[in-house]
Amino acid sequence: MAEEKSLNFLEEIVETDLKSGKYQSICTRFPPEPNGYLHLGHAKSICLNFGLALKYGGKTNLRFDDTNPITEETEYVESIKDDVRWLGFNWTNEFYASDYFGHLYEFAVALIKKGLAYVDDSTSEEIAMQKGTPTKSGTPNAYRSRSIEENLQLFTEMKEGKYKDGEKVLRAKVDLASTNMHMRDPIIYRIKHAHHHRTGDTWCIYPMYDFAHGQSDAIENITHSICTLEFVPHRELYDWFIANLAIYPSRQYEFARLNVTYTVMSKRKLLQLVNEGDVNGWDDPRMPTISAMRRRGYTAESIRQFCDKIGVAKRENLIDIGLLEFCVREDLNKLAQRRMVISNPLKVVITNYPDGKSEMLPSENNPEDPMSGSRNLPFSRELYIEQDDFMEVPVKKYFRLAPGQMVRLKSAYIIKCNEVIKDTAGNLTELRCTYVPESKSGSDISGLVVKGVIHWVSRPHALEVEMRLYDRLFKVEDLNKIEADFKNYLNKDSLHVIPKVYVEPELANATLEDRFQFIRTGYFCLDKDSTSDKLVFNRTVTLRDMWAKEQKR
RNA sequence: UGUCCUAUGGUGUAAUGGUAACACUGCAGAUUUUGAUUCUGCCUUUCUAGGUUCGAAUCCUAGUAGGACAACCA
Repeated sequence: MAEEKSLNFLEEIVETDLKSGKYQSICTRFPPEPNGYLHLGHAKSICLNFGLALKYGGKTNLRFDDTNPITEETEYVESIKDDVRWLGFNWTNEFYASDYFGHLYEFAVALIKKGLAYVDDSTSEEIAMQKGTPTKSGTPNAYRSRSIEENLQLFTEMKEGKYKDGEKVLRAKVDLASTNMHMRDPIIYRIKHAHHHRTGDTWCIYPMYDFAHGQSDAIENITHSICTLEFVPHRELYDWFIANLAIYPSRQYEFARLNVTYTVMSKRKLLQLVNEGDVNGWDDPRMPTISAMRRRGYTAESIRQFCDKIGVAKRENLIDIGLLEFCVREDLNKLAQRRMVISNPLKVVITNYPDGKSEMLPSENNPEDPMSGSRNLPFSRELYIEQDDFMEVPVKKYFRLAPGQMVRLKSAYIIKCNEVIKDTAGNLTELRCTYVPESKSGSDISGLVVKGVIHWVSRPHALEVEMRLYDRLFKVEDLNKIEADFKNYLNKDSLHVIPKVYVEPELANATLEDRFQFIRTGYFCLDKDSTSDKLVFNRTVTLRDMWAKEQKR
């Protein structure tokens, strides 16, 4: 019955720690730097950190890692909070690393007093040089042996603004011969005469990540500090600070970051696309950001499902974008109301339907959800169908409309194509059809059996809207494998706008929250660019299309 | 020519010394007033070589492959 799902390695660690009594309850944190918008990779981390606390009854803090005033902005703070909330998670506390600047400063002083930190006047080039290489150990410089008193004095002066950016740094005195480069006297404080989004001009020295993150974890009593694999070599330093500062022993654990085919998952690269105009902002529906996916029509549930399905482990991975699409389709199929929309119209005249007459035909809103009810569709003598749903010379197994053939108009009548009208250039302009009055949906007594069912809209009743179709942002599967500039692989056709699409009148009532399935086409939602006289719809994802697949062969 | 991490179908993830499984993808079929959904079936897997063991995907050793690390970024 209630089958137990196997645990990922982090859940195992937590369960072990809880069982052994090491912790009574756990505390995790999601620690974004407010220098960009959150993306799908962050969603994985959010689901993990909040998910762990939810599953084992603990707490999760939202902590902004804002130690670099040059790149961080309040706009990003707000977007991050919106995205986490939208994903469905509530943080226990909202904290900022900058809340701890005073605390962190004292930690630095404590280290100096223990003879474990020193002020270095070297340039960054000199420091890099003196660090050696992974295979060659570093060499100490003269500043390394400064007295505690002098270091205290100098560090105070750094804080007081006596020096210019880059003139001096504070370094931890660890081990210049370590095989771990991060242990070779890492810089822990640097001078930046910059305005901070929260602390303003209070500080002109700022702690480095390594001197802020672990200590912030300790201050908040974070039990399990979960980060991505590239921080594995930082762990030794993380533990060194805990030991030498004698603070709360948070533990760092690392998992493999998310990679998805045909896209990039790096804030730096996404920012570049935004800045260089390759996309229209962070929430351009082609972006892998949370805000873009929300705008495109993805549901929070589908993203959570995706994060659950991809699992958590320590090996490099590349997830097929198809899995994400599967997750949205699965969710949207249950909740999206169905609508009839014609994006590539072919006019159909029902010659035996009275001119000027129209009738309202009911159609189910969602066959997957009996509670969703139905709506009425206007039917009349002149209709639009998709050009794809007619073939003058049908291929084998084509069971839509063709000269002399019949199809069912969904929720309406069976029609038969009698005549094909073309313009002088030979282009199809119109189909002349007759309908079978006894074949009305729900009361069909015609006895006819047709294999094909197509969608349609009434020409005089149709609304005109704009439709935006999105394709993958990049043309190659694995962006991590390429050597050249990633922008060389941008898909120039990732956005396709259809300015005039005919939709059933019911869609005039669409709101930003609604999700629709345009029958036989895909899932769509209203875009925020919509105005009262011009609705814009985004395609979230297409429907699976076995016919299209078969056509390719 | 250092240290660390990782290695299971096409892609992910399980199996915790005892018959290698689940999802996605792909393929075939059934149902269908969406060529959708749903349902059924099928394809395909333990990096290599040694060792420990009655028994190894799992433990050990070596190799190979991939990744991370030398920002006053996080």
